[in-house]
Amino acid sequence: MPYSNFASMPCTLSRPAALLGERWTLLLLRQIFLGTRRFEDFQATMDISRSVLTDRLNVLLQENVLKRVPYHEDGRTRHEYRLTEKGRDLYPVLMALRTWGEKWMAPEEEESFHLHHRDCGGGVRAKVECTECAAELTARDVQVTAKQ
Amino acid sequence: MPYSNFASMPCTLSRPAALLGERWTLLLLRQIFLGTRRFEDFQATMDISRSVLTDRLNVLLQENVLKRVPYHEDGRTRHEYRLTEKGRDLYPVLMALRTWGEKWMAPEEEESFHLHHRDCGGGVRAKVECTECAAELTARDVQVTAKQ
DNA sequence: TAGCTGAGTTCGAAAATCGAACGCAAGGGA
DNA sequence: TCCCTTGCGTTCGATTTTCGAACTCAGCTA
Repeated sequence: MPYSNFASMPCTLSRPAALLGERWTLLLLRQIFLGTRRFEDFQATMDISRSVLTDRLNVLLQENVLKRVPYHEDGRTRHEYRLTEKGRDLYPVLMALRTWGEKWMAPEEEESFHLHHRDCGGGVRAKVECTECAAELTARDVQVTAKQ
Repeated sequence: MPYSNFASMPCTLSRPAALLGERWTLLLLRQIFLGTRRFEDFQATMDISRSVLTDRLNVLLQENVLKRVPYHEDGRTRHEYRLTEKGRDLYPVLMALRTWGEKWMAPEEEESFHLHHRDCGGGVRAKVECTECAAELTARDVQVTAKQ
């Protein structure tokens, strides 16, 4: 099974993992959540090669994670890349990465940006919880049952 | 800036994203959380090339996400790959991917495994919350502040 | 002694990525 | 009209990664 076959496996974890597990894709999403929307800006801030950038954007468009939205500048119509609802729903994935990074990869308090809740100013943290009792869960609290 | 430089950027999101954003790494972690621990088993279940598997395992060992643990079988000592505490803490990342996959990528109810809370039998869901008021947050509820 | 097994290593072919140049359409200015 | 600029790609040859199959090696077992 080549890598690409995971993208069509009947598993709701392996398909997203294969999609976001391609080189550059997670970093591209980070940039998008930070507000970057235009081809030139992705290219400049990430220094990704233009052909790969084109490819990754197209994959995300095809998956309906991004959409192309027209806008006007200098009287000209151009397009920018924006998150769809499906794309915005990836926020917990990025926040889970960041929560992990804060705990395990921050040598000091260094960060290139701060995040806080608009309403109360609090911090932001990803977690896993039980849909019934709302307890916070770790891997040890969860039972895995194979489907066959 | 080549891809590898993101691994040393002063950003607690880009470093994890660069690490887990390498091809095969997320799928490898999925397999580990599902219980796979041995080289041959990774190779057989994922059909990854042996040289890339060696490389990815070594990167995760170096990052202290995995550790090699000796075990005995047929009177011989071998080693298996197991999660460290740092590795176990990646659970929310995988669960966030799965939560997203369940919502947006499941054509039917199909899943290759079920997860439930050992204590109460409930389902499992990743979410983002405020560290102060405990409200559940979406991207829109969060303010990003650049550090300079 | 020979064979088996788990865990890699090696190596030539194929695929992905890189970087630099090129293409192109829509203005703007002369 | 002609030329220049901008944003957004496309193309292409060189470099890196990945692939897959064969090979190695250590520690048993027969």
